[in-house]
Amino acid sequence: MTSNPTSTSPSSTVIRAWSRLAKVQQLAADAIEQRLKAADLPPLAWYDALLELERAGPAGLRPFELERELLLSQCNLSRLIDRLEKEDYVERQACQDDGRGQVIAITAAGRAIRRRMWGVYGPAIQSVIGAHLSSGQAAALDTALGTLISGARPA
Amino acid sequence: MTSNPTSTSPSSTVIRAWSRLAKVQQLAADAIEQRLKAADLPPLAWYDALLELERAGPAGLRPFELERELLLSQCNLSRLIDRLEKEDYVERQACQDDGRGQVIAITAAGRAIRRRMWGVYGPAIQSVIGAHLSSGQAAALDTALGTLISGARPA
DNA sequence: TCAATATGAATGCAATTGCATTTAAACACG
DNA sequence: CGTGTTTAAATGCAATTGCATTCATATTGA
Repeated sequence: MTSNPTSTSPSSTVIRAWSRLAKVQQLAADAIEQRLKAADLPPLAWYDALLELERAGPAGLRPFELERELLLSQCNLSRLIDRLEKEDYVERQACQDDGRGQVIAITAAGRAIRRRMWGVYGPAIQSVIGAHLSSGQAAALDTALGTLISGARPA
Repeated sequence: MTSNPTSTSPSSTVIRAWSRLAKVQQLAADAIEQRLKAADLPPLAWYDALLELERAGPAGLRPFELERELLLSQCNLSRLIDRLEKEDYVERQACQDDGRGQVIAITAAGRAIRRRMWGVYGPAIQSVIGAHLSSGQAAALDTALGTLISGARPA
């Protein structure tokens, strides 16, 4: 490498895009959390975890796999699993292949609560995001964000 | 109103856009925080507060004004100001007009640390966001997010 | 004027997060 | 084998957040 392009300053468009990105995320997440709480449902983070586990099927997932999917720190995930387990939404099973590890599997109650959460979460997404964008705009946003994710991943 | 469009479910594009939005924000914020910490600088939230106060000029801002700008809860803002004040980055002044209130003003040290933070923060934005987008893509992203903010604001 | 209410800000306490360390099992290799 | 290193997960502790309450001052209206 002959230069260090990652140390240059961003354009004002990029700065504003980032600051808007953070603000939209915050506004949307706050609104969604608020609706979940109003419906006496668990917080968003539980949904994400339960969704990943449901997608993983009966085989479940190792905590370290969930950690990567959810972008959670190891200790926070460990305690999120504690809370989910306390409500019987997930089960900790001993891992056959690796005596240090576990396998986390969603329970029927976990699937049920995730579905109930979606009943609030889905409409909330629509009202905070979807309702304000044409389908073309939504697709453009989705594409740009997809580019950013592929860029950030391997870094 | 003859119907309730905010209660319908989002399209799969909107769902994916939202989930990517949250993920990008998380990845970017984590990376930025990490760089700030590596440079022994305060967290991102301090930057946002200091920037608003610097923009407000010598007149300063009332806490409840900052609260709206920063999307922070009242009690969290109160304690953020505590921390900033402890480091002499801001000053709490009695408010002339309103005996209940205060005016928060940035200090010279506050301006200095904000500037130092920008030296890390700016390049971090570039490397996480700017470097992965053409200027056209950045403008499109910025525009779409701008639409969302104006939509979310009055709601 | 004064009682009732509303608003700006702080604070006590529980829940959550972040950080560092710890425990236990797997690997690597002499 | 056996020692040293790495990896999976848990845990103690400090810092931060969220929630509800509190305190003080403003505002309103009888």
